[in-house]
Amino acid sequence: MASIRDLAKELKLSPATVSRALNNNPLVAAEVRQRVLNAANKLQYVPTIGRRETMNIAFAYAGDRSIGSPFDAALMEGLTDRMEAGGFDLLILDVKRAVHPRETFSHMFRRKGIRGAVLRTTTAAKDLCIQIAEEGFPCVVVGESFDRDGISFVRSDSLNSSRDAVHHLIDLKHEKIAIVVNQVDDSDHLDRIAGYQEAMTTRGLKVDDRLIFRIPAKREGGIQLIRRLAAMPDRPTALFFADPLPAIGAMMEAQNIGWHIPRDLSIIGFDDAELRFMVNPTMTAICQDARELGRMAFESLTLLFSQKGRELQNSAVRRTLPTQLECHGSTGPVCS
Amino acid sequence: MASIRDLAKELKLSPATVSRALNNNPLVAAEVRQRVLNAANKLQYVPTIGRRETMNIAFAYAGDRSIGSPFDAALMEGLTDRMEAGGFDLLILDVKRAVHPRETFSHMFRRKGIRGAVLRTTTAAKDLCIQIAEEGFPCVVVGESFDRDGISFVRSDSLNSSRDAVHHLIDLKHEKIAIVVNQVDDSDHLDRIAGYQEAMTTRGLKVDDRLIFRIPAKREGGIQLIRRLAAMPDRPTALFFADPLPAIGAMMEAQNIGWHIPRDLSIIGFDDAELRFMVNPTMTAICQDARELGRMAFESLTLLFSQKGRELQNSAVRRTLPTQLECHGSTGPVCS
DNA sequence: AGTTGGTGCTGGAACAGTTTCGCTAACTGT
DNA sequence: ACAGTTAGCGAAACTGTTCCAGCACCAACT
Repeated sequence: MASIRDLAKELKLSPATVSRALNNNPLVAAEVRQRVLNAANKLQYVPTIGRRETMNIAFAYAGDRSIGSPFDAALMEGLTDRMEAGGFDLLILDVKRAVHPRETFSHMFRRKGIRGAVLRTTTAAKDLCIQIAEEGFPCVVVGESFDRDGISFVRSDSLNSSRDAVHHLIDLKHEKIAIVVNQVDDSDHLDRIAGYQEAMTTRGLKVDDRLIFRIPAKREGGIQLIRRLAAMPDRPTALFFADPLPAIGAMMEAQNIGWHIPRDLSIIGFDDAELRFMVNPTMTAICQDARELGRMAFESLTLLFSQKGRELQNSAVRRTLPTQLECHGSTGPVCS
Repeated sequence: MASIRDLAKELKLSPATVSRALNNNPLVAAEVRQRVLNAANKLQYVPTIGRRETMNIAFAYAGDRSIGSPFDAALMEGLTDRMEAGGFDLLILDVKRAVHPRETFSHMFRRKGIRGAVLRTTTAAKDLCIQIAEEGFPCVVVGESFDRDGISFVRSDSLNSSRDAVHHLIDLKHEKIAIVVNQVDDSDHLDRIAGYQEAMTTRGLKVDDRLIFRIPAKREGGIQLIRRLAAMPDRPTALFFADPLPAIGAMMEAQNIGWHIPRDLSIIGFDDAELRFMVNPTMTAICQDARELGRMAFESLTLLFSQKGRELQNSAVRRTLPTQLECHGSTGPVCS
């Protein structure tokens, strides 16, 4: 509701200077700019075009991540699905690159007329998301969960499906079951490990730390893992992958060195898209609905808009979507 | 350079009415709106925020296509790569959904403050791109070529690589070589067929119409093709696919029914992303650099901006990127 | 020492687009 | 025939941005 002229009056400045400060114009003194930004934050300033409030939503990448995965594409599809009805437009940007030097993130978002952001991040850049949320800017993180209060996120719960996946392997008489997870942890992956451990212990199988493999979440990681396994004296008979690409790489490499899947090795992977159908045999996998996740992210954001207006400062929106285990051709009974 | 007040003066209307007309406000009479739009087109009206020209670029989907393919994602990556330096922002939208009833496309783009559009389309919606270009709105189509003047596009030339691919198969002593293309034609696919025919005839092989297969460009299309082939008395020994997904599907299904690749069947596919590494054996494929294509699209668009300013109305920007044949494991010598 | 020129920063004013409010004219129901 | 309603338009108010002028300060030159 506050306009640039309101800010100017409050700060005893001219509208021109306030506008310059908000647009990161170098002509304005650093101390003045800081005061303007503080006031803008305090008075909940929202930029307008003419007399109409801006209606942009950002799909923002935090950290080194870049656009590219099918998961992101499906996410965007879900986002645009809900947005266009509400008259919003979707802006794609990389927060690290879009932000000017000495500019806060919320500052950058406002400069671009963005009302709220859907954040996509890596574990390494989680603190960046926290920073944005702590600046008070409406944002929803997708695919990460956070312990602390005040930060909203939308994620898919893979705990139950992970448990299902391991139960499925145990039903097939597997006993030496390994889990393969990304080198860097995030909450989603911790869930998957927890599901694995839960299933193993409830079915009377020992959880061996040497059966928890850490690899980079790329195709190459899966390839390397198989080469390591080939040298092991009593290697596991089934692998449960917490990421899509290593699972694919492992299937390939296993077949390359002459193993038959699923006779010599059962594999369960993860799938954001349709990768499970692109390998031979088709891959048993835990699937998440990225499109629905995108829809949920947008709806959480709009909820945040209205809540922010109602001064519910510290309440965050948290939604979880279940995942499903899909059984295909890469799992079979253990062959003794 | 023309402002809303200029338009108002020209049309003997108030600025308020002109603004309403441009924003598709239903309160304005249809006849008046039409006059305003015509004048806006004639006077090259460009919307501004305050006194600054808007700096948005649209990545627009024309027709039924939706965001999702890795190709699109890489394209966007290339686009944002070049854009952020110039201070542009990228807006994602579906033109068919974003346009209001009784609104032209250039009208819709202007309403959203968009200066130029990178269009992604299907062959079925080519006329839609032509329409946008004919409205005089700066746009560049990616992945399609057009015969008529005045429409800019950026594409990758697959003629040479297609010829290379078929030569490669002939070098491996294949003679019954089939080409598999999408049911609906576009210029890119016509190129691929031309390359196929060229290679066949220069090497003294007859081009048999029954070796040109038309299928839907999906995984399922490749699967169905293999089932058809299995019933043929003297089936081809090598397949050249003009699309990525059917090639993958065909590789899968061929192995399903017990054929060995490449011993029983050689396959060359297309690849926008990294799909060729996700199958076993890895797929020999023609690869295009979608990211570079995105960069080129943006640069063509900026060129168009400056040219439009210089009144070079009918000149279109046309750029072509070469593709490369990458030999992997899905092709081998013919086995008699 | 006084003057001159440059530079960093700010404000006034002009200008861009949008919306609110009010007015007019035509239409509609009784 | 008349009151009420509604479509359509314009004046004015308001929002954000930039151009131009000005002020203060500093450095340097004569």
